Amino acid sequence: MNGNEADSCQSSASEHKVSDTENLASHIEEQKASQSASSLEQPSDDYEKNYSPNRYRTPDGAPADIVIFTITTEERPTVKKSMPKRQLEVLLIQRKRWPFAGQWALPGGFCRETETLYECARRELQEETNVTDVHIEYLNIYSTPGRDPRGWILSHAFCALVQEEVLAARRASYDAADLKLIPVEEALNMDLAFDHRLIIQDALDMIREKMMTTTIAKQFLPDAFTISELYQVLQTVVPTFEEPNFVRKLTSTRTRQGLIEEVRGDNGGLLTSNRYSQRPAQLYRFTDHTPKLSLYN
Amino acid sequence: MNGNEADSCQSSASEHKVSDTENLASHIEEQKASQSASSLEQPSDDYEKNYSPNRYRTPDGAPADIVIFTITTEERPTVKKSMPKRQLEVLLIQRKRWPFAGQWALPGGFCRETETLYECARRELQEETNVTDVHIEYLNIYSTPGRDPRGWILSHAFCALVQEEVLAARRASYDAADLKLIPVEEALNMDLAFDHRLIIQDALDMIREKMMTTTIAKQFLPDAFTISELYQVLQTVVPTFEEPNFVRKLTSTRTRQGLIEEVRGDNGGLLTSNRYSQRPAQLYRFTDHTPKLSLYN
DNA sequence: CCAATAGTGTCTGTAAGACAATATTGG
DNA sequence: CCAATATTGTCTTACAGACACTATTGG
Repeated sequence: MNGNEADSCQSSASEHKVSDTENLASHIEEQKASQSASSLEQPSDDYEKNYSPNRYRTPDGAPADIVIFTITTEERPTVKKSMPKRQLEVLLIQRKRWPFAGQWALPGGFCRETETLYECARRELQEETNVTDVHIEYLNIYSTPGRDPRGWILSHAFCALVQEEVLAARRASYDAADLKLIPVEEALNMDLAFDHRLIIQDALDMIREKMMTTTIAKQFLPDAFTISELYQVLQTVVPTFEEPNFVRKLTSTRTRQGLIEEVRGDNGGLLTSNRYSQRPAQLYRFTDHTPKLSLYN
Repeated sequence: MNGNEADSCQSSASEHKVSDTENLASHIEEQKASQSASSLEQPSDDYEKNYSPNRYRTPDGAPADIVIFTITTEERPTVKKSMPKRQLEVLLIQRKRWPFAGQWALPGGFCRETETLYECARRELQEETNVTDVHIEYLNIYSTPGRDPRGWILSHAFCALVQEEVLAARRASYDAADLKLIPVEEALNMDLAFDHRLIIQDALDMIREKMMTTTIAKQFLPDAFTISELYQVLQTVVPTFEEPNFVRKLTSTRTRQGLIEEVRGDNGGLLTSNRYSQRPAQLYRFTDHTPKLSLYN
């Protein structure tokens, strides 16, 4: 939630809900303390005596807003086992107060002086979804004047990829009324708060790019997956992606020497899965080695 | 220059030098005006009456710092024509005041409420080098608590690639004493102000990555260049890059269908250059089309 | 047996990789 | 002619692309 932490999903992992007032008060005290500790010590020469940052107009806040992507899977009703339907969705939260009360927005919240914006993003993500250790990366800074009616507020957008189960657990344990997963294409057609539509579009562009050029697909897959699952995930994120000989590509030389490897059990035998097919399929995992892409060699 | 605009190269394209005091005063007035215009209008519901961003501790400033890369070329003394020696360098500026007075730092300056951080970066770049329309891109946010002794200051790092001639002109027209180009490797061994060593390292990592996967090499080359020049530029930025059959790669199918194309003169004949060799070499230019890289097809 | 996915065989054209050989030109 | 770079020839290996075919297994 952009620019007003009290708006955001306050209950933390411990399910303790603090009131807005409590939260504001503690926030301020914490910051005041750290200010005297980190900002105003170490006087050292003449210049410093004259220096005062507040002779400038300063920003009114620097929130981190997080585009949380997940891929939902829905079993198709069929006589035989078949591949599920997958959809790329984004987590939105309904604002309760001005500005944009009632509208849907990205989760997020103000950065504190005692943390980096990355830490802030991780903290907010943890408050929303109760998970740590998920893939999270910085997207961009959004600073168009007037983008936030509350003042000069610089939004730092992050992008997180989490597994569906993780979010499902969270939503069940929490009052889900103001939190929901929405298919990306649908979210892009909604009237969202702030410039969050733009942020989601940028985030989508970024993960589409990275989905094809890095191994972030692993964020949407179990540790061991079948090639069909991988293919489906790629197509879910990048609908234009199509590669008829996909299996061959991945099990042939150039890519075989790297990207993925067969998963073996304790006894050394190959592991397979028949979750989505009658005939069991070989399980693979991503290796540590990520091939370097290049235009020039 | 991180966090104190008055430290930075103030003289603009018009060569008019304002004093620190003048600059501070005008800065403040400008910002106050825009604040009442953009931040505090449109009261709309009950929540807003209670809302005050300043109940939070807010950042003391959000500067843009710019890593300006260039490639210098130095002719080698030889009997015959030969390829020049090229070096990747970064533009640094010597700080005049607290903090880190006397130390070298990245050029940069505070963002104003009336501009985006991208606009701020472009403005600062223009003030330092007097050029517009160069390649500039956002790198990262640096927000480690305590990174700036003046307070809670969030640095937004940008990366710019400019041609040597552009910087040479600028340095000649300006008092160059506090401005210099330093070979990157050397800069990384210096004791720089703030966390600027880290920023430069990150910027270097980024352009190395992008040098191989995008066509930003064009930023360091004339519109028409020879394949050797391109190869040299790539190697200057990414020393580990080596491709014995480079010419073939680029003039063969996969890449020929796209990346670069031969340059022709008005009469339709192929254009060549003998600047670096006895035998004239074919000139090429980058096309509009950039091939999409992918791990999966 | 059927549905639904998994995996292989095979053929063809074309690209990649390696290196040697030849070309061009000013001094 | 020589130095220094530019450009092409050639051969081998390997991959890319296409597509049909076989395999597996629960219901």
